[in-house]
Amino acid sequence: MDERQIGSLRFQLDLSQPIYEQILQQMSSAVVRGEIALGEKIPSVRELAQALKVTPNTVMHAYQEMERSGLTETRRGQGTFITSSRERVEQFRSELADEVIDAFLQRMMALGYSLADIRKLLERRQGGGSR
Amino acid sequence: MDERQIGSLRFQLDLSQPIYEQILQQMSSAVVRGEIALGEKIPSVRELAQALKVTPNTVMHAYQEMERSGLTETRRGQGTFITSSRERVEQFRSELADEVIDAFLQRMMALGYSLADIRKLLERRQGGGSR
Amino acid sequence: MDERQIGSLRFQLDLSQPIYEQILQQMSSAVVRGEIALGEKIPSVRELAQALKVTPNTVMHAYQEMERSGLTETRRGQGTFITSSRERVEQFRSELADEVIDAFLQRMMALGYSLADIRKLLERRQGGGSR
Amino acid sequence: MDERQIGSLRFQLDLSQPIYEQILQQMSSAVVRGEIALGEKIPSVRELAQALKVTPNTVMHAYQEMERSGLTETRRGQGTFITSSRERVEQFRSELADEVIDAFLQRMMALGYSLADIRKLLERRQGGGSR
DNA sequence: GTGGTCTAGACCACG
DNA sequence: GTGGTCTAGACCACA
Repeated sequence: MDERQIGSLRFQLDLSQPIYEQILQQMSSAVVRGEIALGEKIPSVRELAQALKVTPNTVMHAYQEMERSGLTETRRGQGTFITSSRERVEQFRSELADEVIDAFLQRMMALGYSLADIRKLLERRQGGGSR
Repeated sequence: MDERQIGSLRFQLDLSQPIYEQILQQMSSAVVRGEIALGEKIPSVRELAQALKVTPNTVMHAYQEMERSGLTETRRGQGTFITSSRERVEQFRSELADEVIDAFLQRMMALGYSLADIRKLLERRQGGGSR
Repeated sequence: MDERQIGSLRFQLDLSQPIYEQILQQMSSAVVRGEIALGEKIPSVRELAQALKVTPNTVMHAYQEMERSGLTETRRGQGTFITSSRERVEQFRSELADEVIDAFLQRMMALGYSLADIRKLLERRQGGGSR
Repeated sequence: MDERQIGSLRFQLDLSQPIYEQILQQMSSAVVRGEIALGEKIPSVRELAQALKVTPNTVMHAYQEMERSGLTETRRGQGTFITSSRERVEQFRSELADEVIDAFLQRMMALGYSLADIRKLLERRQGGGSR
């Protein structure tokens, strides 16, 4: 598990998932959590690629996906910027959360856990406080 | 989204994931939910392959992964059977659930949701009805 | 790991190897260790198959291999008998041991263990007395 | 018995065992003996397949088993690499040796050889020179 | 009949 | 270029 810092951003990459997806997820999460301000510039493809020791192609892939989801805008010759629309970020966040929750519930129910079971399992986790 | 039935088993396959993984997941889920009895024979590689319209290789891949996880035993020349150890199935189920929950919580927290937030979102889903 | 007794013979069958090979090995070992007397009759194919809950084909396969190696003789209408030649049994035993030792040394040396290393590892095992 | 060289690696393949298993064993042995350095890249699936005149699938099968045992890591789009953990390799080696020794002793004792007998037979072999 | 190995070749995602 | 999945089919050992 490799961990790298660039500016205020921290990235943890491993081999279990496509690297571009990990960059995508971790960058999106940082935006959504407010760790990168609205309208702010994010590192250039080359810069980030170098910092993460990854080929520029990989970073580019992640950036393109972010742009497609409306989270970033590319300004010719200036670089890539987080959208300045708080609304859009919020929408992105809640839609993503919805998908994540859906997938989670579907998976758990496929394993035979009822909604009540799931609630219990989650409470146990919250009470335990480990992790 | 293709849906096929074989015996009491129902399979839904799509192109979003490797087919063998979908077979693996759906078969494991069926076992874990008790839809296939302990020690029971599951469809032969060829039989399931034909029913799902995939090559025997693909089904075999799934079956070998199931065996690796201890969920099935293969008896040469006879077929593939669910393990007769209830304990092993239970362990498989709870370990898998643990992983699913971990991944879920990690993902949600990366999006800036607190445990309390997550609980609220889930309750809203539960109140809203099944889906 | 299934364990079955028939007459003075004990068999342990599992799924890790071909069943006919396990029968072959365990029967041969019993002969070689003197647990079955020279010239003695061994169980009929059907009898053993029934006792081991295995198809007669499987037992037959094992018996044919034993006959091929000269350890048994089939007398028409009477059944299968251990050879009465002590010499032949002894030769079988030492040839087999030679092969087993060869394979063992070759495997260990492929893992980078010298003959001295191997001796040490074996002594440790003998001293420990566990197992 | 076919013998092929690729880089510093030598492979001997025959028909007595599954090819993928022979690749697995011989590659693992090479790693364990230090013939491939920790963290080093091993031949690509296609490269080795071509050198050994087998299909890429067969090599892949072997590589996936190696990864499962923790001996290698695969980096998407880059290739397959020996783990850089010396510890893991050592553990793999000693566990494997243990299994080999166990199986050997069990087999010999089934043939009626005592530990003392086995020691004698081995010493005779060692005195006699290398094979 | 069963699982398992293998071939020959295609196509994909990733870097 | 890399690993990985999949197809379509053959052939084998085993029960």
